[in-house]
Amino acid sequence: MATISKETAKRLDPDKLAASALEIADSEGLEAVTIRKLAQLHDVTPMALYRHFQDKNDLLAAIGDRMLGDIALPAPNDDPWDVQLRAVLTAFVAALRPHPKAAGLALFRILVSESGLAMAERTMELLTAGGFSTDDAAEVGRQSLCSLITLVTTEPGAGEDTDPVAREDSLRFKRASLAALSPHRYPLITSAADVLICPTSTDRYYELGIDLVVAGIRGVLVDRKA
Amino acid sequence: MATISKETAKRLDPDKLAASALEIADSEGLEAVTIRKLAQLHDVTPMALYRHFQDKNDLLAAIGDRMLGDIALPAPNDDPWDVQLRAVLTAFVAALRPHPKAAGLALFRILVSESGLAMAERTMELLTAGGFSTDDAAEVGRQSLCSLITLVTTEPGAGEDTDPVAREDSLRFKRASLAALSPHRYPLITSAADVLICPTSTDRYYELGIDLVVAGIRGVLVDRKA
DNA sequence: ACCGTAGGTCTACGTTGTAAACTTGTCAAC
DNA sequence: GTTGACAAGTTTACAACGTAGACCTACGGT
Repeated sequence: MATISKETAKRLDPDKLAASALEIADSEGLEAVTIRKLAQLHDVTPMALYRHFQDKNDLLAAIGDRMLGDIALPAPNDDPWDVQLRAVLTAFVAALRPHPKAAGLALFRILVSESGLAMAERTMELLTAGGFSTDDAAEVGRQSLCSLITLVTTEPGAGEDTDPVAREDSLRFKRASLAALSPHRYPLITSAADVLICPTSTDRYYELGIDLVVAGIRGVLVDRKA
Repeated sequence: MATISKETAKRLDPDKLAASALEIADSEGLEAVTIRKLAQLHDVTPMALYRHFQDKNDLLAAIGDRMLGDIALPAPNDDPWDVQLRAVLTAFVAALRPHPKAAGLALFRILVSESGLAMAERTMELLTAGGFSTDDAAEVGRQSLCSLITLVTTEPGAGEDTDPVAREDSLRFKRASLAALSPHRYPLITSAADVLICPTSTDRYYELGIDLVVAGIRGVLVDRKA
């Protein structure tokens, strides 16, 4: 304990910085993640952050890496390839779900971050096990992961409204906007307005999203074989 | 010709403004679309734009609307529902493809813009024709369209590098980054590096993307029925 | 005892979106 | 005609942003 004085102990830690930046993004939206705000949160001058991050993109990348680090990759087992793949993709979504406003940052980091790479490799393993060529597995895997990220970032309610008042206002506005449509010209949209604005259940939403991706993969595979 | 003087003829037109804003986005990236730059392009003071757009978001929305307006919705015919659906989704993608850097703006405008609504309604028609309930059609359609937008925005080479020099640099960097990976730990990723960085053909890329979405829809449908 | 260096500060610049008040060209009504 | 309202564009200004560059300062190795 003698090796580090009080002042020294206060030094910033890039991990902590990325963590609280992620918290800001979660609660106030991505555009609220500002060098100045993050610095203030750590009682430090804005420029201090540049000792730990090259620039703001570097900070955002760290946020992405952090989320990807939360992926709890399921252990390989004897289930069929598509069942295992579903488990991997579910783990991926589970890691991003808590951060719908920041999840987009994960996209650029999958092929850089350690656990992103692990998941990508695993995904390709399973796809090739299913019968895809290496190249096809790469393209299919790429698109599937992109779709799942989008699934999270467009989760209903991922709009950047933080306090419930503006949140409710925005919902009311959307509702009114759809309600103002002619039910004659847009019968299906108007009758499904409720679902379009806010789906029945978030869990169902994600389940359907993953179902669509997995079913797409299987479907494309049988088409390729034919 | 007497009704409008030279000066009056020079007045700004919101459509033209949105069009040239879209051009900026296409060539220099979305973040290059700046009130000031757009104003300068039209020989006008920045604040002049605020007579035609409430704020910058309004301008971005107009860009989104403009792209959605380019959707050439195929006429209904006697083909099976899934074939027609594929045609609609292809038309959607075709409208966005010329604008990979701006396509993300279309997301928020589908349920607002005229032709966005037309396409959404049409999509739901076909989905219900296939057998989905109205609510399921809404959720499935929503996700499918989101995935296709992402397909465009993440099109390889959609990164905001405009001139071929930085473009090539970025590619080289990615290539080097993947090449530096251990082929032992990531055998599949490293062997598919070329495809992951830049797919074989853009047309194939989009075809696969649409295939995945349509196959997913069909697959989910039969699962629902079972 | 020294000094290099890592970590933090201070100051400053250019860019962004936009609020507020002002000017000006056009047309309708008297 | 004159007037007066109104729409379009200008001017000025501000707060917030990312970040460059020079400075300080205390610790650790030699």
